Amino acid sequence: MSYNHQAIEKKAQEKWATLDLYHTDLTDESKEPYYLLVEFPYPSGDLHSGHWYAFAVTDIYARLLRARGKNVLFPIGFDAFGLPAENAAIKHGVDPKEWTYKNIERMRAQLSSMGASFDWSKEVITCDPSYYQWTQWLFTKLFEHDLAERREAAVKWCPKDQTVLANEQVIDGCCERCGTTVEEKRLTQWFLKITDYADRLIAGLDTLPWREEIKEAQRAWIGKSEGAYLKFDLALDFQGSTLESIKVFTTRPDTIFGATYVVLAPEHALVAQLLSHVSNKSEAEGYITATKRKTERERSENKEKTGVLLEGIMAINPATKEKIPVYIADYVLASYGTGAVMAVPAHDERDHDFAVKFNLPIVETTFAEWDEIASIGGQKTTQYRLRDWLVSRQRYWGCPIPIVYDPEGKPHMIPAEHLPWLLPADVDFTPTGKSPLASSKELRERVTKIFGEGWTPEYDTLDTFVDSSWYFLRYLDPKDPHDFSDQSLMKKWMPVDRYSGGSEHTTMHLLYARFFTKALHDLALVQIDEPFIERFNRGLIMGPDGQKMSKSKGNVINPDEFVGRYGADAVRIYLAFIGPYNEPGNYPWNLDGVASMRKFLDRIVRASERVAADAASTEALQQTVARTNMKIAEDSDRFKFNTGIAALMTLLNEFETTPLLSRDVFREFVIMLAPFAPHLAEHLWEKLGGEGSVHQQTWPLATIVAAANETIVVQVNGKRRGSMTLPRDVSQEAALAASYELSSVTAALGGKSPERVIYVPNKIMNLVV
RNA sequence: GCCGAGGUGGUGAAAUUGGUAGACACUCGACACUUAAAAUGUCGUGAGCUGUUAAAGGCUCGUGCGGGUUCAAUCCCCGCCCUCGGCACCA
Repeated sequence: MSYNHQAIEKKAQEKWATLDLYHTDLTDESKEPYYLLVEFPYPSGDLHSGHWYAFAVTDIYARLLRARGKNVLFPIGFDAFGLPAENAAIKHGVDPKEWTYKNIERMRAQLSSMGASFDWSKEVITCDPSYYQWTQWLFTKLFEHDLAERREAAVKWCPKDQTVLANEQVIDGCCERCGTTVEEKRLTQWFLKITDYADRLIAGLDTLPWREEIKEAQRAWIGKSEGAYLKFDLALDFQGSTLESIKVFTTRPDTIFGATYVVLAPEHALVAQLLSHVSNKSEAEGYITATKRKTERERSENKEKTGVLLEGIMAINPATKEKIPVYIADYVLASYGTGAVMAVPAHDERDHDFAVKFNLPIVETTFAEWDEIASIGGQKTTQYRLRDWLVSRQRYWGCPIPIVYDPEGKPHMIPAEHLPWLLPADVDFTPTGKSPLASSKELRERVTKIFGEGWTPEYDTLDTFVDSSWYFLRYLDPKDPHDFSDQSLMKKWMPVDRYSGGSEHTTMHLLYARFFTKALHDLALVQIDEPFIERFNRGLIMGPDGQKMSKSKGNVINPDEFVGRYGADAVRIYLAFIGPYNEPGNYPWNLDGVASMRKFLDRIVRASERVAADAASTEALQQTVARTNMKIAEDSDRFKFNTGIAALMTLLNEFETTPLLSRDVFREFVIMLAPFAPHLAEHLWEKLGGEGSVHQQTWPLATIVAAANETIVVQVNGKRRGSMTLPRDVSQEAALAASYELSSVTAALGGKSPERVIYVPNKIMNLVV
């Protein structure tokens, strides 16, 4: 016998909508607020298994918290700007806006079909002017406080997507989106000064109860290292030079006496000047051109050290006063430190490799004291691996940067009364490497009209990670036309209690959102300094073959098929049962898994048919119910839904040995089932004659009466020889006497009396002979 | 190379953080029901040995490998190996 999941799901979902069950009153003072956040999706159009894993399992926790009396904010929205919409526009000639909103419509329906209890009244859509107006406003605030800045820098350029990328979006030298090897260009772009917050972003981690791997990944990404600047004067073999010195960064200023040469990166600013004084100019130029042609990745893959000596130029070691040679080599990075290093081959592996290859002296040194280092011009400094966040993109479907340029080319922020600064519609999307917005006549005319002749628009749009760096604040007040959020609600609801998402966002979104929060804190726009108290990275759902799902491998699982066959509840439980949700594992989709969860649900329905109003339940069964209750509550707080479900299964197994089930006991079971299988639980609730919705019920309060009897394991020399059931907290003497009743124990003792007796009440009796 | 998290049956996993290892499931096998299949139910399912007509039961080994601490180790300590994730010519 099998129940009709389609009918049950439809009916339950309609009931919840009618009751407006998931609307959160943010001003409710009667309950404790709990902000449960899950990363909002990009509206790609179809809910895949990853979405199901993200939203359906988190929804279980939202429902549990509500049942336990919390006022739960569980919002949803769409991270709706981004490349796919634009690419669809280029490929199929559709309007990116239409494409996006059509997908959103579709995904809303799919999210409801999983039974997710989102509060849709708080929905935010980042491409909506009512949202991006405030993204723009926040950007102007950052601009006012010098945290947003336009400057020329070496930037990463994706030749396929025809746009610059943030450092974080370059993985192993390739574009994070499309995998194309990135190029380096010198361009004038907008940056947010996240490096100003590097120290605070590290320090803040200590206050957060996150898993160590997330914290470590962020620390490594920020890459703080303490050291010193040292100056190496130049000793020139020719006359009349104005060249002075080379500044280096080192984490080991104490090894200064062992510095036997100096190395500059090929892109170092001094190189051009130095080249005019060297005797091997063409050789050096040849080396530089050759290395500049290589990508950063190609350079790092080449472990063999290369370089070129600058003939005729010597540097002076400030400690030894000796003249040492100067090289250009690509093992020194222009983008880190000063782009120049003092080489200490005796104490640095890379310098050692280079010295061996170029026959340079390797001098062991005892270490210099700081006083001595300071006396030769050493200056303490801290360097970071983190770069400022490059936020301008030469793409169309993004938030327009709220900046205009005066006739002199100086940037000005667009005043608040002109926000939202609308994305123009008369645009040619074809990627040319120039911003599509430059093709908009309307935008140019708009700027002239408002600001005057000679003023020009900013044509770049913002990185979509800017949009998602503050959306959790907007959820609290999503429709406010006068402010980005509501101060009193932020005070009550922020920081987010628990944030669930993918581990791929550890060094991007998660870091950006923390930076944004700290910056807004400094601008007195938010009170909090860290946005998320708890953070859980969920795992990955793999194909049935254990490989990452991909169309080319043909191992993509469409959850809709399983939902159609077994119901949303079965899929929800399957995903929650697959493994612990508090650690990011890789879980292959088990083709039999959903069906087996449906069997479990069918067995519940069958058990419900043996519920009798007048059936009494045993005390033992009531105890099991209470223990199940505790187990689910505790495990869920640890984000372990697999063991919670196992407890429900164990309880059902026990029900099946009971001919008639008491209504009260089964009622409690249904309430405990509700977060996991919300539709079926609603159906059973109605069958039991329950009032309202099962999802309005509070969690039955577990009172566990200590069991009257406990099983005690008897060991001889640490090996299990038997067990006995004795009254709880029985004395050692009584337990010992009972142990001797067991023939297996006396046999193992072999007539000897124990030298030592270890007795752990209610657990273990160990006799040591 | 450095840093972090891990390693438990055929599979996903569990173990109150030092106290009966493998809960709960999947798979597989046998049986029952059925004309048959599906569905459902019952039993078995870490390895090896032993036991009896059949059972029940009993013994040994077993949580990546080798040591150690302890009455007792998946858990703590030392030394290796492997997997996954992050960083990586970052001075």
